Amino acid sequence: MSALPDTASPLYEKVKDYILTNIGTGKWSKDRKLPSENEFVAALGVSRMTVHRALRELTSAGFLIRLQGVGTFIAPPRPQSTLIEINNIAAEIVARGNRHRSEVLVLERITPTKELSLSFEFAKRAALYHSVVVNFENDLPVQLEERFVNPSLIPDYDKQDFSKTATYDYLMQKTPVTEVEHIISAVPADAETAQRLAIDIGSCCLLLHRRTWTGAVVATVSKLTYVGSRYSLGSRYSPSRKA
Amino acid sequence: MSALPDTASPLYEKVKDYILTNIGTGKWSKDRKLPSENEFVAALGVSRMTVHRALRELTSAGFLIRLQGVGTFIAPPRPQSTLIEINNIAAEIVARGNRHRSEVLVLERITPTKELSLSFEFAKRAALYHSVVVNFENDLPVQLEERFVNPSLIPDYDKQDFSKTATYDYLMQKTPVTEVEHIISAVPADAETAQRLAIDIGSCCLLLHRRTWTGAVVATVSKLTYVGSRYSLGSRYSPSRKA
DNA sequence: TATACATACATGTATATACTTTTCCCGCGT
DNA sequence: ACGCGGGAAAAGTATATACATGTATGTATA
Repeated sequence: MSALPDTASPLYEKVKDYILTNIGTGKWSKDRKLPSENEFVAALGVSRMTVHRALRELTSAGFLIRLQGVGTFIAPPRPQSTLIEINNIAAEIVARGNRHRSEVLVLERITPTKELSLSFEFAKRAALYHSVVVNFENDLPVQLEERFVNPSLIPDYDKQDFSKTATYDYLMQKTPVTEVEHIISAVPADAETAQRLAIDIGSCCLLLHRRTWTGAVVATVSKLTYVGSRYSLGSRYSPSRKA
Repeated sequence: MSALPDTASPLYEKVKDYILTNIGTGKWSKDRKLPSENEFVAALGVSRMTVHRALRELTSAGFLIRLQGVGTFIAPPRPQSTLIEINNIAAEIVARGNRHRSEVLVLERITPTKELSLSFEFAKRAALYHSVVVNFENDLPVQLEERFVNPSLIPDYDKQDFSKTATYDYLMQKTPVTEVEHIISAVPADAETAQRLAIDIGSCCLLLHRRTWTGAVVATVSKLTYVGSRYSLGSRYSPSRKA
């Protein structure tokens, strides 16, 4: 009896998903101990090392806290996401135990403006994919994501159903990101944004401009607008030693 | 022949240090392949799984890039100014060619509230230093920084003249930061904030909550408020883990 | 010459096993 | 009642082994 899905992903990823799902659904109450590694082994039929890896990665991602000799606990809830993985807003919302839904407003192929072409570091004007998606947490819109995608890296972007697969999941699966740029600012909502996010014009929004690279090539340029009163971004970082 | 130091840290950490050191000293040129896992095994006398773990963690930390079937390479250097360094607003303003000035509104020793004590992870209520400083760019206020400091790490904090030395410069010089937590949100300015930053009540502000650790001890807790229309934050990263 | 296949080699994953380190708790003795 | 000691339990580390998967390359064949 496996309790794990029969997908192509590695076993330790399935175990991670299994644990995150059970955290999200509240199967394990937030203040009590999670099953021990050996209990996971018995329940899931995988080796202890595999369970250990899943738990270790979830710990380093900030979902769990582990104490040697004591046990594994759910980390105090972060009402925010890690800057690194802010894209995966769907997973973030589900991990918090809330319902996620997204609505695709635009998915098209366009010829970019001069300025947009510049941010892709294109020498000449080349076509791009363009998508606009609203993400909901418990039917409340929390984020508007406008994204431009380089077709030479992700040729089938406009044929996906992003109400089912999160855009970021799809992108990460198709192309490795070697570098990310973020610019964060706070702006009042303009009329169109306000309408799409169901907020008042002028409400505070967190605006995140991001660009991702695959090697030397710009893969995506995104503009993510978060409703200030409904969402915040977080990151935890151990500064690296000498590089 | 070990080539690894004889310290108390785990083996895979020693292997990571060994690799980072050799990258740092340029022993492995930036564009060529690193030794394979099996070569590391032969050279260091540890098991392949241990080498693999070291390489995997360095990859997820952004130092390396690995291609299955091909090899391991040094990741392109990451441009600095991750979110870690945004504190040094004085340097940033000067680097832009503008005038920086700061005004100290509060510098005192206080007994924290329960909640504040919690964010310092204090078991019992202990005294803290508290400062409030406004930072100006060309005589225009751009940032309000409210900061709480752990006296057991920085005993003389309240005796400094922060109109001359930036608070962050002082802190960085006194204690090493081993970990940083950021939470970013967008909020409308309340009355007091608006007055201090010379903006209208309700204007969009970028609010940055940050905590820094020195080892296991929380060193500082800060609340940095940026005027949305006058400032934004940027960062550039190399990738981290998946998930 | 060009294509297909075999092969070697690299990283990736999974397991079994053994041992270490830390913590908690129960029972015993004073 | 108190403290101490020892054992059980939990996470942490290290290794050997096996197999999976992806890449490059060389060789034989059409």
